Amino acid sequence: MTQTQTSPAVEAPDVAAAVAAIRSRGLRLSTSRRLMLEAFYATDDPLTAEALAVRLGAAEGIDLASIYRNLETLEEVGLVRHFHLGHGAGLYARTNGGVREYLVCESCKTVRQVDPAELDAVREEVRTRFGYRASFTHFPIVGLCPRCRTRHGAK
Amino acid sequence: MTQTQTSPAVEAPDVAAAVAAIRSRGLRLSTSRRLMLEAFYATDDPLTAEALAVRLGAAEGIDLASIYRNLETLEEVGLVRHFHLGHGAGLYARTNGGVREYLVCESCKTVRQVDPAELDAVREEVRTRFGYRASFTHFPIVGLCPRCRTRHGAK
DNA sequence: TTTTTTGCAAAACCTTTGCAGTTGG
DNA sequence: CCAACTGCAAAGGTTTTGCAAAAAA
Repeated sequence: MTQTQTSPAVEAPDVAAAVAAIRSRGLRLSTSRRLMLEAFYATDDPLTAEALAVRLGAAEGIDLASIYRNLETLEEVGLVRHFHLGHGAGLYARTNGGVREYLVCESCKTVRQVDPAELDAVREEVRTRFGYRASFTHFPIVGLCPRCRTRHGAK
Repeated sequence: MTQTQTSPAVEAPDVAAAVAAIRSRGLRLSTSRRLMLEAFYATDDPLTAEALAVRLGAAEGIDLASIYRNLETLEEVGLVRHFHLGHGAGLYARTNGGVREYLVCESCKTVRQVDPAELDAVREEVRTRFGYRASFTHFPIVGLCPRCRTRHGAK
């Protein structure tokens, strides 16, 4: 489930600020951490731990175990967040790239990223009805996309 | 896995109909399948593959591999559905026990099962905004529950 | 008999952990 | 220097797969 944040999430505009956030926690900027941050700040795409390992360069040979340990650390610091779109490896992305929320079609498996503001009405519905403040950042909203709805007989 | 109370078993456990559905597909009613169906019709609680194995009786010794194979088959037939509430093993339940949809608190991890009708307004919001017919049967809605919201400073 | 299904063992997959050695501050 | 961090290897938890034996129809 979503990480238990022991400390407030950090909004780091760039790698330098991310490094500062790390240092301010008494954590060290090891080579693997620096490379991981650079990778995250070089793209907005969510990455699996495996994909991240590839980006760090097979040459460097950063171990997957270290990657997972660092992902956990970075998540605790609030620089990174992970989520799932379906079965398979978790996806990681930096938190300051903006919140990512997704709709996934259960039929054609298409993934659509949406502007979180567009989900505010949905969130509001959940809040009034149940009192929960919903977030679709860890699990997507799953459903039938318009195309599949009509194709499968309009439900 | 935290399990909230189950909805009352409204319909008569209809193992016979399930058996008919299996037979009509040219599939066989093996011992393990019959036991699995009986287990699913004996409760409304979602079960992990492991929990199911336990219910079939350790004595019988139905292999987990067979259980997974049958779960896949029963899901294809439409008698069973699986979903996830968080990390960890998937949960399986019979489809005719009524749709199950959940809210999970990302802070206290509490699981709340809700009446699908209560989510119709939420679904409607998703439909008008995105054209998707949302279903919260595979992944729950994750959020901060009322208690945790106030405890964490009202967001 | 014929085809499906099973048990067993092994592997696949993703992630975590123990430990001894390395490194950043 | 010394705690934090790493690689490596091994294990953990969940699910899948290959294959020969068993069982449904």
